[in-house]
Amino acid sequence: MEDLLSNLKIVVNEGLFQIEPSTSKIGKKIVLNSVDMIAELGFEKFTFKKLGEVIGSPEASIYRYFKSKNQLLSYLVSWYWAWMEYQLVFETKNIVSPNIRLEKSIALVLSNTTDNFSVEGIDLKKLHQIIISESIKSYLTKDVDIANKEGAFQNYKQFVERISKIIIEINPDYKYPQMLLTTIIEGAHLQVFFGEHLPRLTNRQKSASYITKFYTNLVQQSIKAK
Amino acid sequence: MEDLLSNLKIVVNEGLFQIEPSTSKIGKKIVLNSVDMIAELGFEKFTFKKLGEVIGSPEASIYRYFKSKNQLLSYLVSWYWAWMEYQLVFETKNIVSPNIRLEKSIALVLSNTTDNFSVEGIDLKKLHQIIISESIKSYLTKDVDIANKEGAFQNYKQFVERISKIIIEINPDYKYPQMLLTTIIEGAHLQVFFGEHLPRLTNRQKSASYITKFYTNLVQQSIKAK
DNA sequence: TGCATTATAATAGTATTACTATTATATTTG
DNA sequence: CAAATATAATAGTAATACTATTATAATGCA
Repeated sequence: MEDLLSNLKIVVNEGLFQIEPSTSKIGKKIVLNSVDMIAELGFEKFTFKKLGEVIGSPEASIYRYFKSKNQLLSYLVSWYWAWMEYQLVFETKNIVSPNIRLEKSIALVLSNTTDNFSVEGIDLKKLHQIIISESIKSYLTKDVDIANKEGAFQNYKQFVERISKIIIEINPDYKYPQMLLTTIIEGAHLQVFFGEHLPRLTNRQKSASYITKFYTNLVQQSIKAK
Repeated sequence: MEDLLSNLKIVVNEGLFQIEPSTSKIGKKIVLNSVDMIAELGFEKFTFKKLGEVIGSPEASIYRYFKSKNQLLSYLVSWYWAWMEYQLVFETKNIVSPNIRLEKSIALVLSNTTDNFSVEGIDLKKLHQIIISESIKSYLTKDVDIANKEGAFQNYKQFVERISKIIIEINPDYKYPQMLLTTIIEGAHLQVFFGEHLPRLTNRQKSASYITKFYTNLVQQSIKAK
């Protein structure tokens, strides 16, 4: 697995961990192995005990880094959006036309990595699987307001905000940029899941890019419309 | 609370329970009180033990009716879609124009009950809250394929299929009716949640109908487009 | 009506989970 | 090199999800 960006570090909000995991061997192991394990077991069946067995440390040690399973999930999700924002900035740099910038942004949002790449040792393909099936669980809880105050969703908000600004550049009268973006982001995740497990709830096509095409069209129509 | 439809019974798939809850007093209590409790506590903090305390029966008795917490959630979600389908059929009956039928269907999907009504004693407002915050958790699990084989999502599929057919009547060339519908259904749920808890991820307006307007537009644009 | 059959519910458990208080072991600093 | 501090392991607890077994109630039929 090729490691991208070996000289840069993705930074997430302080409220997303107890001890910054990259500061110790055990911390790094927690993050890397939790990605593999959550992708494989799903969030419900993933436990700190099982993770402890894999990394060779007791559960209690993991709690020093993350106060709960949910905080760890939020950390991974935020890490994903921080990495996405980095790519967004990189991909749209020096491009004058907001239309082309938006096009590239949407392509990034809807892209489905099939190659095996890693950043800081994190398997990007597996992380993307987690985003598709589990990320929504990090905010659909009764503790969402507390987590939100701790900054758990800042990276996601920031990412959405950045693309929203491009939309506003293109059409200053458009009233729903955030709404449109979260609709296509969460929608695209869901359609991938439906395509695999509940095909009657989507319209899977032979070509793998049907989801991208569908949502790209949706954005273009929506923004153009008065 | 006014009870609608006192002479009809919503029927859901057999795979969604161990014993049909309406056949006994305890079964009915389970369903009614679980709606109240899941709405209040959220799915994670809701337990069969707590439910048992409320209905005055031990947990073990509840397992006779539902083999797991997830099966109970799936039951409630399916009940919701069965009820929605009934309304759909009722609302669109004898209307010749597919455009008007679609309009009414979409309005139903996006409607946000504010009044206190019940059907079979189930509080429709609370059930709607559950649909918004919890329903997605019934299929975003690693056991989705097993549950699907047991018919857990049939009512949802059937509901989506029914509106899909109206879309195809209007535009036989449209390739993504299911995709469009699940996008707006799940999208609308999420936007309600965001509006309440993560407003920076949506574009909340003074008027309560902004979500409906947004998604109604989305559907109309999408179907018209070649 | 009475007794056997069957359906239903309660008791009493288990293994696992999420999490914590406390103790032990490294690592760093003066 | 000893004291201070950071880090990790041990040994727990209360609660959770679920099951096997026993008790009770309802029903069928002679």
